Amino acid sequence: MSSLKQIAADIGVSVATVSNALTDKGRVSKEMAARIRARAEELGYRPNVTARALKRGQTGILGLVMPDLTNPLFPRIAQSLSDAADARQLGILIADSRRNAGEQENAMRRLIDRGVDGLLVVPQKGSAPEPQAVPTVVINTPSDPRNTVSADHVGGGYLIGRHIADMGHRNVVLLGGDAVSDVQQDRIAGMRRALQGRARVCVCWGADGIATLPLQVTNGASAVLTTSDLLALRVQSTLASAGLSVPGDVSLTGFDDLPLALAMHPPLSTVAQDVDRIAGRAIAIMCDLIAGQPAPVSGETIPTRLVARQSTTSFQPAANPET
Amino acid sequence: MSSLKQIAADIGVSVATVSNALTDKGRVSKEMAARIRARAEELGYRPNVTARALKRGQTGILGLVMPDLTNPLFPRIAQSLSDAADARQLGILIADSRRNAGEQENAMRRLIDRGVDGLLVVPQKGSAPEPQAVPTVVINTPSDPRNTVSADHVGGGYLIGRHIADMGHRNVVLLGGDAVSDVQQDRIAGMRRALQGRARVCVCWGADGIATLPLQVTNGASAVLTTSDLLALRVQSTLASAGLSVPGDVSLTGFDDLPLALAMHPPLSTVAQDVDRIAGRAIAIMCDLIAGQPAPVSGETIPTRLVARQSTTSFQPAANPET
DNA sequence: TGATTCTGGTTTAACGATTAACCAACACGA
DNA sequence: TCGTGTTGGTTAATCGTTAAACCAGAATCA
Repeated sequence: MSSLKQIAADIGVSVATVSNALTDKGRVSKEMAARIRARAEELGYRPNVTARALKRGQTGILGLVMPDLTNPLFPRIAQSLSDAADARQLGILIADSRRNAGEQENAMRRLIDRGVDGLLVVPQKGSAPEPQAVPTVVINTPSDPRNTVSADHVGGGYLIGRHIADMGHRNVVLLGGDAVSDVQQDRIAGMRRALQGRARVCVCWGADGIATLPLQVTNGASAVLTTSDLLALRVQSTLASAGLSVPGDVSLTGFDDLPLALAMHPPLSTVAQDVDRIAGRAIAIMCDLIAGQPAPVSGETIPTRLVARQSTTSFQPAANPET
Repeated sequence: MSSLKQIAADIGVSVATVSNALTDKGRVSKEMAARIRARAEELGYRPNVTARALKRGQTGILGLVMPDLTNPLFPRIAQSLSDAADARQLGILIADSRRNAGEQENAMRRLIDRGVDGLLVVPQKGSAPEPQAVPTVVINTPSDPRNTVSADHVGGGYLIGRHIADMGHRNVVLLGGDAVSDVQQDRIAGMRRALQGRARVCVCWGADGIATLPLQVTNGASAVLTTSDLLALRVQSTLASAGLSVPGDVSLTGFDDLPLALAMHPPLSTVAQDVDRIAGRAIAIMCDLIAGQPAPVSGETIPTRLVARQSTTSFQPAANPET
């Protein structure tokens, strides 16, 4: 492998001069700099980041801790973070924390042991990651006091709730996957706020909740709002087994705008978060923290966007058995 | 931060002794070793991996290059690799290669510049990653000559093809997403082989292919075999719009066994790959390569598993309009 | 002319861990 | 009593890069 030493020896000059030339530190004549650069080019010299990291005390690597890599949103977050990090010459080391908070702490410790300059954490549902020795950016939800940047899950819930209310629905079921999740609680809270005083609302959770849906629909519920697209697909399946169709018998919404939302029939109305912007801000804040700026006092909230498709329609009173 | 120097100074001994004590190199008396370890514990000493990496010439980090991190299979691969790597004290640095081969080469170079000990590559469709300066393990498909380890996509296609043939289907459509993908070509090839001489087969690709399906079904095709679960969901949607149902009018299969396969109605018959085992082998081979063993002459193939659910049923001649 | 300031370098000392080479003291066998 | 080990350390070099401090010669200034 080529090194500064190598180049220095070839040209007959000191390593310091080579280093200065290649990093534009001044102190080197034009001609000498040119010769050095030429030789470096020839040898295909690439600075050794490990040595540089040792000297600088920074590795240029961020750790990314995800609650569960099978989270369907993970790929998009990872990709956006990876892009944003790349743009600043940072690398991303991944670790997952297999479903429990203890493993999450372990993952964080392992990453720190590896010398990461900072930690990006999407916390385990219902867990509170301990403050760490390195700058940490938490991506969760506004209601989490540790949150640094996140989508406006409450606002997103509000958007889709209003969408449904505006369409005339007066009897609505809200379905969450897991009540322990802050994100899902916030989404539900937003929906609730939008429907407040405009519709009768019933909240239910998980597989048990899904099982009650056919009955609720035949009893007059005209819309089911879920906290995730995959949950919505599951709901549609259950309703279909009971002979109920979307949006004919009931309007249905998801959350996150995964590819499957567009592949469903009918295409699913949902809420999209601006993952790129969240990632961009997360990395920007991280860089500030690494540069020594104080942590922001309150979390940033990135707006969400309603994606209205064909799984939601205006309430048809005719479809109501009471008439 | 605590260092060997720190501990050495505290105890009044040389750094070398501390290093020897903490890494069990002998040359240190029982009592001294105990004192050193105790002090290290007190200080919460963690060896600096960067310094160690510089000295050893190895970083203990592998680079993972994925064609597109939004690939729905990514989380599972990443998680399995991450686990397998963890078990050997290796870290995983991610990079994505945004849809084109040039970016793939860039990503590989960036990772190498970062000093990774090896590269795990899931190649871009239809691209041939250049051999690199570090050990490289390619995860693709058996028909790719560079492949190191992969699922038996041909075998998986065969399994699901046979499943369909055994159920009496004699007029089958095979649908791929992108003809340029080796993986998808292999899956199709496997299906073809299973159906050879047992059914009439028609292969089509992409959105145009999907558009022709309703007509093909009304013309007698009784099963549609796709190369991915998401594609299958899309097919089901298109068929539903045309008033055709699964599995009543036509049997349908996916590939990969994503969570959505189970959420669909009916639950989707599909083929599961043993991602854990693929990842385990990939990491094992990588470690061998890093340890200096010669690259295996031929790729390893990990069996796939048929997951038969309710989207496939025996062919019902009654449903055939010709009768 | 003597003091000052550039210019274009060089030397030297780190960063933290590892490791080869060396060394004092003590024990043991011949 | 003299080699020969063994035990338990120490010193010093090294990995590749950076940066502070130093320095010789030329140019500038009063």
